[in-house]
Amino acid sequence: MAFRTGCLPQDPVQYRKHKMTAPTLRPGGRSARVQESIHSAVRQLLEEQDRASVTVPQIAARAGVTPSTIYRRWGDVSALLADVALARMQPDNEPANTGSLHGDVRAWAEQYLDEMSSEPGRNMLYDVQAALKPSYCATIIGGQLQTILDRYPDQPKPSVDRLINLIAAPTVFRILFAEAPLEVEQLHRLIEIALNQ
Amino acid sequence: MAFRTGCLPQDPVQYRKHKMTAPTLRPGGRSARVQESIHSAVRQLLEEQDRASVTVPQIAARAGVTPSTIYRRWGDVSALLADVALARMQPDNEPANTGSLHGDVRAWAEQYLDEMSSEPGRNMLYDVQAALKPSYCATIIGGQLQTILDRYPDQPKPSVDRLINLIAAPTVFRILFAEAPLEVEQLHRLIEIALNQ
DNA sequence: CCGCAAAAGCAAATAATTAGCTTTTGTGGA
DNA sequence: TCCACAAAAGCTAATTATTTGCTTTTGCGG
Repeated sequence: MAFRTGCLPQDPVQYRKHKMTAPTLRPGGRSARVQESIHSAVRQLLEEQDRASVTVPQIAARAGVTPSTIYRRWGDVSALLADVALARMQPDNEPANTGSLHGDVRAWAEQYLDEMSSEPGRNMLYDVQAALKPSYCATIIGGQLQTILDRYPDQPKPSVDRLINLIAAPTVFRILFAEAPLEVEQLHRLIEIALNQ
Repeated sequence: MAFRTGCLPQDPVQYRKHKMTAPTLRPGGRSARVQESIHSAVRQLLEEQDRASVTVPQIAARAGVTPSTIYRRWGDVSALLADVALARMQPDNEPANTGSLHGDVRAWAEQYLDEMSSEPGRNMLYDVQAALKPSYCATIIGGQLQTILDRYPDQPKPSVDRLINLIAAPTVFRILFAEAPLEVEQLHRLIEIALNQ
């Protein structure tokens, strides 16, 4: 049985560790290059066609790589899609700073709802579950929320867990399992509940 | 392109509509029999082996059916698994009646958490998303909760939506995306929040 | 009881996946 | 700096899954 690592534990970072050169340059090793090329091929294909129709041989062709590389590294399409989804889930920047805890949480929640209820967002959520560590998803969300909480050290605030349970969970749940995503109004109501003492 | 119906919209029920005969007998048509046989094969195989390793040809062999039947009807394994998962999600009996709203909700939530955090439960949740109508899942949960609420017409009670957002959503979210499922204590706290005014 | 359409079966063609072996490539030790 | 080693990629030939066109079965309505 092969070792399937996906990308997360061995991200480009490790290849970069001794170099202070321009970040636009390709990291280092061949596998890093190959992986980047495969991820990029997946991202491209997801823009062009239906998620259900992308195949391993297709990705391999686009990435200029042999299919067996993909099979050996990820095992199947869903693991690869999961890997890409998880990588994309990584937020590009810190949550907006509006000056108040309430405002920050609200801004974050609205953006999150918005991003995740789009077609690609929905697919990402779906794919992430096939990942080796879907729990990484909650970790990312938790990290973002913690960042917000840390901005207001001198005021009574809820735990990250509470925010996840009362805000992120309903948002995601309704996207995945309900007829329609949360209304913004309902989201606001949930935020009130989460923040009140 | 073929028409993929899965089972839900055309359940055995329709074949039964003129018959008041014993419900233990097989419904009627061939396709009903075939479908039942396929569902049953899937259930068997899921007990015997890893979810990731069951294949269409394997299911077909077990069900005594030709693979193309499965491909034509469901399209691929995940759609079939989803269909089976959704069918299993249908609760066998009404939520327990403990005599109080609080008690009923608590009993339901505890059982739900318990069922869904098991390995097969987790898989079911995962598969359901690949279904034609994953939203059917929220419908089922909503129905159960509504049944409970209807038992107490004369007292102030939360909406089904509120219960779903505050109780079911965190339960499911943590199972799918977090390191560990909700602690029963946390669940109780969420129930308090959901039921208070 | 017959004819029609929907669904199932069959089998050949195509496509995806696996597996064994060879080649490339980056790393760490002389 | 160069060399040997191991990890990862490439190649190719099986194997296995999926699609497709056509035939057969079967249940329903006339």
